[in-house]
Amino acid sequence: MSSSAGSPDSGGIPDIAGNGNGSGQPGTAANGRPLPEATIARLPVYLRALYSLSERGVSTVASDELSAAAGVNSAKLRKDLSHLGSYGIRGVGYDVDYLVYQVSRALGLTQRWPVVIVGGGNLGRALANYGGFVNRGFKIAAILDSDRGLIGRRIGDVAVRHVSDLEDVVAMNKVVIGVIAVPAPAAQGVCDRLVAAGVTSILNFAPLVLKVPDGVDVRKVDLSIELQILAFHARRRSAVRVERVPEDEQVPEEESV
Amino acid sequence: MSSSAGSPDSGGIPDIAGNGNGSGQPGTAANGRPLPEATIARLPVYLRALYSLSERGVSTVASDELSAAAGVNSAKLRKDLSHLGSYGIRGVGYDVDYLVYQVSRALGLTQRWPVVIVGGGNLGRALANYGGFVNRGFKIAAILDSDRGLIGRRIGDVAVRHVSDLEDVVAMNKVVIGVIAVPAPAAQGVCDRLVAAGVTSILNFAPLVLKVPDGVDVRKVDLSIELQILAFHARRRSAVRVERVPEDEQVPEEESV
DNA sequence: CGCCGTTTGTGAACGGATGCACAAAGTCCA
DNA sequence: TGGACTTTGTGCATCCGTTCACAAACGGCG
Repeated sequence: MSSSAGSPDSGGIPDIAGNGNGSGQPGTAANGRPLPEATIARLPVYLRALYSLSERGVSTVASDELSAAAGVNSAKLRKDLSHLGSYGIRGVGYDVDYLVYQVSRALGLTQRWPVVIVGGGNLGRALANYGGFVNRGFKIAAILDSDRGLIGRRIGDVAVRHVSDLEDVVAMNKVVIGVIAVPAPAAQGVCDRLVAAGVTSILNFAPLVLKVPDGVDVRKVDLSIELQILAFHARRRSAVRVERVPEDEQVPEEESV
Repeated sequence: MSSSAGSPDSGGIPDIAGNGNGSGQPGTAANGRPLPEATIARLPVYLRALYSLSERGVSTVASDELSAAAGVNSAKLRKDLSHLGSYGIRGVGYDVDYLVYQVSRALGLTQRWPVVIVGGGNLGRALANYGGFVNRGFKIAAILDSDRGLIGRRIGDVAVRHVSDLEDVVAMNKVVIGVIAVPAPAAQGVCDRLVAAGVTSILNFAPLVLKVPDGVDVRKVDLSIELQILAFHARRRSAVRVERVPEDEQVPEEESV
């Protein structure tokens, strides 16, 4: 524990309405310092595990179980959660529903963020159909595409609109999060328009490095990069394994295409 | 890769035929130590930037330019590349094509890895159509789905097969990399079958934590996690600035960035 | 009421990654 | 040929994240 976390007590579950850590600033830990980036990246994983537990009727969970479900070290889990405040009960564990609430609040998911998806191809459609998970904290303000043949087609429960509506959609719905699911050559242009329209957070699926002004947050998801990292480890593994593997089992060596 | 794997020897570029760093072990740096994980994760980004330069006819690039194109610090780029060997020329920069070759080799992309994609829905289709990028080092051995209505349908230039062929496909093509693009409830089962069949590297798009035995490498791509991280930063930003106003007249000057 | 087993929260040590700053090494031109 | 200029490769200090290990805190039980 630390300085000024006005931690209520009174036996039961404390502090539902307030912000729990005494700091009015969102995105700050109980000690007033910003949340570590690595912690932020893990909170959604915990949250999903917690939802799963909650749906199964589990009301209390210890850090051992929760960390196992999330695939992380238990000490790491405890330290991550301790950054949000002191919400565990020693000797018992964490109240699942209360922790769902606290983690959601820490992530800013007490509101539903409108998201605009640019690109109505297979990827855009896959994203829109993510349904159950996207809906926890997000709603699709619009799906945009430049192909007029797609306009009006419904994906999930949203109709595709033309990309020329981008600025209108962002302004009308106060969208600050955009997803780019267009081919690489079109991505930077879409990005520039999103930023100009007021979007400050971008999830980029196009395989290129977007240039954005300071203050705009970009995260990228790139299939080919992930595959290449896997290939690296796979090759290292296969090279180590060669000694104890029959010769015809080896992964093909050099090959000119 | 279009040109020959045996790399060009022109103008005193050293050490072509060997593995460049004197170590026979793939995945090790020039000093014999394993490559840092952070470096591995960036190599694909450099590689893409290098391909782009090469296609534009650029033959030589300095770390400043390349690092800008890759969106990283130039010292970081140089240190990353130095782990592969000393392939730069002081006062000049790096030979683009030669660096493409070296980075490809470091990543294990001198061979084309067969990949099996499980799930022929929108996501699986999107992955299969990644085309140009997936083909740099990878080929799709098969796309599998449990929906018999999809069987035989062509995606890219691969026909969808039934998921019951999984073990056959993996065995026949010596597949070690699998992509899971099925709904969450089916993912663990698919994962278990892939592992049992011999797959040791898995790229998971389903929103859950896969349980795998030691020695199996799993990377996950999760839209909702990325969105939640973006939401966190978006909320922090919006809290620092004033609440968004419908009118676009606001220029808050709280802090300079 | 006090003891016991359990679990949290965290201090501290460690290891990896980052970025600065500079010497070494090469090119280019007069 | 030599000197000025450019750019690499890296030592070093720093920061961030991970993990161990344990004292403090809690509920339950006799």
